[in-house]
Amino acid sequence: MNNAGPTGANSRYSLRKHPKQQRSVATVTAILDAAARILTESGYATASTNRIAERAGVSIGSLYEYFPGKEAIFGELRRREALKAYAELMARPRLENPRDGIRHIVGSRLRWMRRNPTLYAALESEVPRQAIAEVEADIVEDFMAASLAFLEAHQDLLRPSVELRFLAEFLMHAVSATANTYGLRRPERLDDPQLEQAMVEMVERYLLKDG
Amino acid sequence: MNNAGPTGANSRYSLRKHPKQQRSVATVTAILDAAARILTESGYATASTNRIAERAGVSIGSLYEYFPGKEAIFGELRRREALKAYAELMARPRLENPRDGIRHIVGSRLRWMRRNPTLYAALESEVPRQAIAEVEADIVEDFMAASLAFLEAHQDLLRPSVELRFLAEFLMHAVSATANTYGLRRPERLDDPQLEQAMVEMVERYLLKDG
DNA sequence: CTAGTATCCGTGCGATCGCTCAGTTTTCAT
DNA sequence: ATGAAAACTGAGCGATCGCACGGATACTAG
Repeated sequence: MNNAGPTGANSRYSLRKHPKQQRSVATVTAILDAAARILTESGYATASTNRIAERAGVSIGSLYEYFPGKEAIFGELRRREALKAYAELMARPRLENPRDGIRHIVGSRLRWMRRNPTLYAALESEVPRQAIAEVEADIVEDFMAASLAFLEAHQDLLRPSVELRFLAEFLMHAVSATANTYGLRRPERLDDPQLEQAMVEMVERYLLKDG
Repeated sequence: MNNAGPTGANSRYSLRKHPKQQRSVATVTAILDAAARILTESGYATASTNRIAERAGVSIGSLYEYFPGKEAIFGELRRREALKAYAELMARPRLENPRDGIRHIVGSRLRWMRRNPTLYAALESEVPRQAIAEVEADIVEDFMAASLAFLEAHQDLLRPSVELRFLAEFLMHAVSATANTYGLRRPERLDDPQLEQAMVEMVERYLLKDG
């Protein structure tokens, strides 16, 4: 999986310096937590660097010790949340039947969204795109690979269709976008089992041979 | 269809005053055009009121004559774009067969997105939600009604399913979200007929009885 | 213990932001 | 032609923003 890591090229949108001692690790996570809380509670517009630092219980100087700019904070936040989602998706025994696989993929996405709909909605929909574009590209790549691997593993049970790459991308985007939209505009519905069922059925009927 | 109109309750997010002469109508549209262009070219973060006014060839004072605040500009912009999309969706003879109907709904959404993917992506994903929440609620209501009417008209050909209201909402969100996501992350794909075909097939197979 | 490095601090600068207001110009009804 | 209403103007205010910087403090390796 993609991971810039400590040797990754430095960018306007990633960490300027990697914390080495435990207290600085704590500082960085405090900053990210504060950013997430402010973003959740009152939106990107109110999330100034000074306010984030204050809320994190850290001086503004420390913040700029580790982040090259405001946008990098949200880029890093996005990256860490994506890592959790990816881990959850992958924590699964291989070689299951396709129906269980589809249920797992859809369920995993919805579970992730349910954990903090407001935060993810805000990350997707208020943070300037350039701030998280790099991270997003990496994420999409990883999820695409997983999606493609899943389809290849069950190719014989799929309806004849266009290229698998297109299908993998379409599947990923449709599931992801629908989950996002419900998180954004109808967070209550996320807990409705009908929603999960509908998404699973839609994907199943589109992908799989009848019977 | 919902329309606050000249007598609508004034709000932080709608017009403060309605233009009566032709030049002021032109002023308002110039402001909205400028806002759209700046949003498209360089994002919400750079779309300051001063810059919008300057780009519109209008003084900052005139801007605040008609808009109670920055966010109202984008709320109004969203409303006008939605009206066009709604008109396009509705400009259709009634009583078609469900397959043509699905193709029209999906096609209409994609056509809209194709017209200016960057603008619509930015509107959906960078403008603070509160700025367009009211407008969005009205839009969703109108499209929901259209979606529900469509399903009711062809109820006999639908697979047995949950309540139609849930189905209408799900259909609308799935189609809309998928189109948005492609506009946001893969605008090139919007012109690929495979995408339209995939969306149509997915919806058809989910909604309709086999055969 | 000490030298060197990592971390933290917070004042405050320059820029920009959203927006007001007092005044001028244009249009319209009569 | 004239008065009122509508529209337009732009200097500039107070607040806030992102962020640099110079120096204090905590930690670690030797």
